[in-house]
Amino acid sequence: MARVPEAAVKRLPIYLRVLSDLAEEGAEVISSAELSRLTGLSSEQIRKDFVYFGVLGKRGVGYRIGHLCHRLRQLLGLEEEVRVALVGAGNLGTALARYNLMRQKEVRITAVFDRDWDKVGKKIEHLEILPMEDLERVIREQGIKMAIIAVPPSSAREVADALVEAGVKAILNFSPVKLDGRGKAYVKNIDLTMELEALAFYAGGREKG
Amino acid sequence: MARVPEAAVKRLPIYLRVLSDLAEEGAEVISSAELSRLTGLSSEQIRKDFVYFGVLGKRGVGYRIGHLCHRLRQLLGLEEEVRVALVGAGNLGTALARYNLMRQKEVRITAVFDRDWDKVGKKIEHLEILPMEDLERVIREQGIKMAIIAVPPSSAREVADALVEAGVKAILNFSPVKLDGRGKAYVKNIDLTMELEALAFYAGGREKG
DNA sequence: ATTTGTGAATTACTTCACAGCA
DNA sequence: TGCTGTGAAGTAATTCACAAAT
Repeated sequence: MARVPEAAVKRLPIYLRVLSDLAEEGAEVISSAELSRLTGLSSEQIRKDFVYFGVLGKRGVGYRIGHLCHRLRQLLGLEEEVRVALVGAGNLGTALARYNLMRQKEVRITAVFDRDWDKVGKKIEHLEILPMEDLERVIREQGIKMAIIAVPPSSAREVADALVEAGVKAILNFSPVKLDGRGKAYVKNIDLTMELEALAFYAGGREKG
Repeated sequence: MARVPEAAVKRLPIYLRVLSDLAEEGAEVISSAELSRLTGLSSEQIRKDFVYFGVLGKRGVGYRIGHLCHRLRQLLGLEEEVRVALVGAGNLGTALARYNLMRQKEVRITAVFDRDWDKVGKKIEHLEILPMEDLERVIREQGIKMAIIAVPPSSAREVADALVEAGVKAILNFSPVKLDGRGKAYVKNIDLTMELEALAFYAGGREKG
């Protein structure tokens, strides 16, 4: 099992979703052609990805769904609950927390922090908002390896550094600054303002899809 | 000015943000090397992108910031206000609306729709939530070409079709279903649940960045 | 001297085409 | 025969390296 290309990692959750549904319906095997129909990805790509993931099928038959699900969960570390810290309990942070707590079981926000003492002590669903002073301690205690940043741009950099310092290995950053993990963590930046602007390019009538 | 590659379009808003700041500070020209420092992109890539955008610099000098900003705004259609429809006023939709209304002036949500009659008539900031029955009429009246979908997965497909039918050309879809524009609109899917899961792969200690 | 604009090389990803196994 | 696994070909995006312009 060689290195998994970034593009294939992005597809991992797509496979997992479709395959989990199939498993629940009781299906046992599936061909790359059928998965292609269900995911919209090409069957060759699916076969290549599965080789990256270290999963082999049976020629003439297909892939074992249970085995696939297990392997994908393993790769994503979902076999044990993945705990996530959220920093920033403004509109966006609160919505992300509610959204996550409702839907997701495996990757779950278990700690929320905010700098604003008016918010500290209040709750989002059942989770109490904690002060920044508790960040490092709580992250270490819970063994948290993932975090979401939803703070204003001015404090994003220092928050990211504090998270990395506390041992976080992967960060989803929604604040409109391009952050990096200083070589110690993987950072994915999602700038909603920019996404909207980029979309405007296509609304202008230049392209279709 | 040939076709602009998708990868370059994604960088357009990055350039615009940095350059707008520079323009406000009164700067007049900038080299690709300096922009590289400010954006984290390579200077060659910046020069290539600017050629795609149809912007030429002066050798030995650099690029005219005012000219660049104007051209980028033009490409993104930001010279006139870009109006956006939001469908779905749940947690996520409401947060997106608040977030957008606070920050963004050029690309702006000007209409919010929800299926739930309990929400219809209520307000997000100053915007009244409208019933789905008004969708097509309002979109046509306002000449809206962009939309955000933040509804449950079960109704996402029909909402997308209704939007395209009403003349929307670009959609940002936050519901966890892969939508396409049926050849008539550009659709960008952002599945936050999947983003979080994919991130878990990197939290597992396999990679850095 | 400085910085652009670009053809060539490189890298990353996808699709094609088919050999090989159940 | 059916479907996998893979080398080869193709496509897209990035980086290199340098000639041309001011």
